[in-house]
Amino acid sequence: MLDHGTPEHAVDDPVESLRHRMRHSAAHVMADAVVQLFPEAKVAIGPPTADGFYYDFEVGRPFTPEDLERIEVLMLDTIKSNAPFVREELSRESAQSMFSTQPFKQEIIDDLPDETTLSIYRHGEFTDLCQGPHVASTGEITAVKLLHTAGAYWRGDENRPMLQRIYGTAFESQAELEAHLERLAEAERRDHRALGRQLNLFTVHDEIGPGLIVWHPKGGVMRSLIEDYWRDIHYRRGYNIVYSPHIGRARLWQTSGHLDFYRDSMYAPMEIDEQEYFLKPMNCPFHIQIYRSALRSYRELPLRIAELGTVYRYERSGVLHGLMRVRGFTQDDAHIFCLPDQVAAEVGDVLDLTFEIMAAFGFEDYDIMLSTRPEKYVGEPEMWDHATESLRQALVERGLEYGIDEGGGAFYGPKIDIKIKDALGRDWQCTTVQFDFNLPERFGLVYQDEQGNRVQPYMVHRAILGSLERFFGVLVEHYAGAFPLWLSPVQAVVIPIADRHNEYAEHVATQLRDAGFRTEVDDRSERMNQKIRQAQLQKTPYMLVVGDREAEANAAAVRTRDGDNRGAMPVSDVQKMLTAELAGTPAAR
RNA sequence: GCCGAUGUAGCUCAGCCGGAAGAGCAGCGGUUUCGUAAACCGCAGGUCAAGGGUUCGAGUCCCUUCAUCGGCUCCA
Repeated sequence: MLDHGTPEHAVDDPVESLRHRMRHSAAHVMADAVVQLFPEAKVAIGPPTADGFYYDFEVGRPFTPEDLERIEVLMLDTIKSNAPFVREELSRESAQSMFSTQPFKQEIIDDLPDETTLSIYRHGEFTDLCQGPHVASTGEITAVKLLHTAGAYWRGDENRPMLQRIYGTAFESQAELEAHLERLAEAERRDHRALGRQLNLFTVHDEIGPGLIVWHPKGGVMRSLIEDYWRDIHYRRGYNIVYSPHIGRARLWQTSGHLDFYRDSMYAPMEIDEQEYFLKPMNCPFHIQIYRSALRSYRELPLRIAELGTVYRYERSGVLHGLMRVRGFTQDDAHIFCLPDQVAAEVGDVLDLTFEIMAAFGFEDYDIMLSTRPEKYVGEPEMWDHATESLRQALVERGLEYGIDEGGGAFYGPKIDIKIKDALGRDWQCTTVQFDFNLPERFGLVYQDEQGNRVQPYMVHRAILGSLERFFGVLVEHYAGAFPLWLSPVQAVVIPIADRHNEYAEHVATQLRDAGFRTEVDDRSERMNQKIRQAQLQKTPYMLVVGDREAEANAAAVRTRDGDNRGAMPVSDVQKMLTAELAGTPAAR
């Protein structure tokens, strides 16, 4: 019997389906090669993924880059042999005996439900327990490449053995494979860690500590611009902006429950006057104290309290990554306290605000996920239902597509998470809107209603940018460091052709600075070409070259970072041009 | 935290089998005054991540710690 696939696993898109099967088949061919080179290897699982495939092995030693080359060579032999993939169904017993020397396969067989039809796929001498589907023969794997190795826990469980994983990818054509590798190279070129140094935006220092960021002047200018815009739009949307300390007494964190459930992720306490203080991992308890500073009337609600709040979390050492995962970061945090019948409108306003802010930064594509009540939860089911329905309603009213993560909410409330897509199509988790039925209870939050009853308010926790650090990292990668004019730390650099033009260059710069443009003069004793190169590498939007001709006419020769030479124009026209470009941005004037 | 790799000048990196620490860029000094992506000459710059060990001798070999990178797990 020749059967290359079971229909229920077919993917709708025929191209995706072929790609999927090809990658799955490539994983088998790779396992084949590994077993040939390492006869003692125990094989685990080898699925296709969104970008390629992998296979996990238990071998005596980790794979080296040389191993990968040898494996790839053997794979190409197998592909050239064009061996057919043959599917066979078999009984549980024969599967068990066939894989008697493969403990991971044994475990998979044992864990499959009784009614499952077991199947194997063979190609050449290699047989793997697998439900398929595959391509018809190894020759259909057109373009394949092994990429890297990594450790990975068996079944993703950190208490199980660590296996050696090999990642690879496969495409229908060599051209598509090369395009994929080019995308990987492009992602590397956009790496915010390298750009952060090259553009002098931020650094991380061993001496300061892992996951702790210092923002340099240029990164600082950008952060100020982001914060100014954030504050401005939040005031306009009825938020109250507050400030709170970086540390708080143990009792606060005891009440909030952080010490019971979150302590491992908090920085160790410091003792002052025989009292324990903790660095804050979250802003919520501080905002709650502001809420509690008065007896709240229903007339005051909704009360929206927002803060650019810097928090510290002990992230495990292996997870730190540039600005994306850090130990000290600033959340654009807000807590909304409101009445039951205000909930839907508040959630809707948060969504609208999110899309407006994200659009201002150039993000237009989103991936939205609604997460509902998990098995273990706190709070009243009726409140959960009301909250979840309000989240759903806000999404539906706006015609937004969203996925549902059934039972994926936090124990304290349902939530909406929004991922933004960057220029390379990669997803970044930033926005989150979460109900919280835990803290209002723990802190005994109430408001007084029309009848004079004291009632618990709904509390919504939300962050739009997420953390300024991470969002900034995403911005750097999205724009590859070539930020839009309104965000560029230096908007224009004036380049005098010879030293005798320095004075005039300064004159031009002063006019632009007076008009509010961030302008520098490169008055080094270098050739103009060198100065242009420097500005280009710094991705400065505009280079204003000035020499004898320009000095005579109060003009500047405009060159953009795209290499577009627009020729000389009066400085007043340069101002008009820059102003026009800022129209519609947060820096519009 | 786990698996693996890496750590040499401010940055990017070379340094073979253990035998006198290197280059480019950046910096500093000088010369050059130039028309749209790198002028020329010179100078300076190092506790080879930290600590311990092996050795006549360690950047190089071994151990510990720290950090970074690629993943895994995690991100109530």
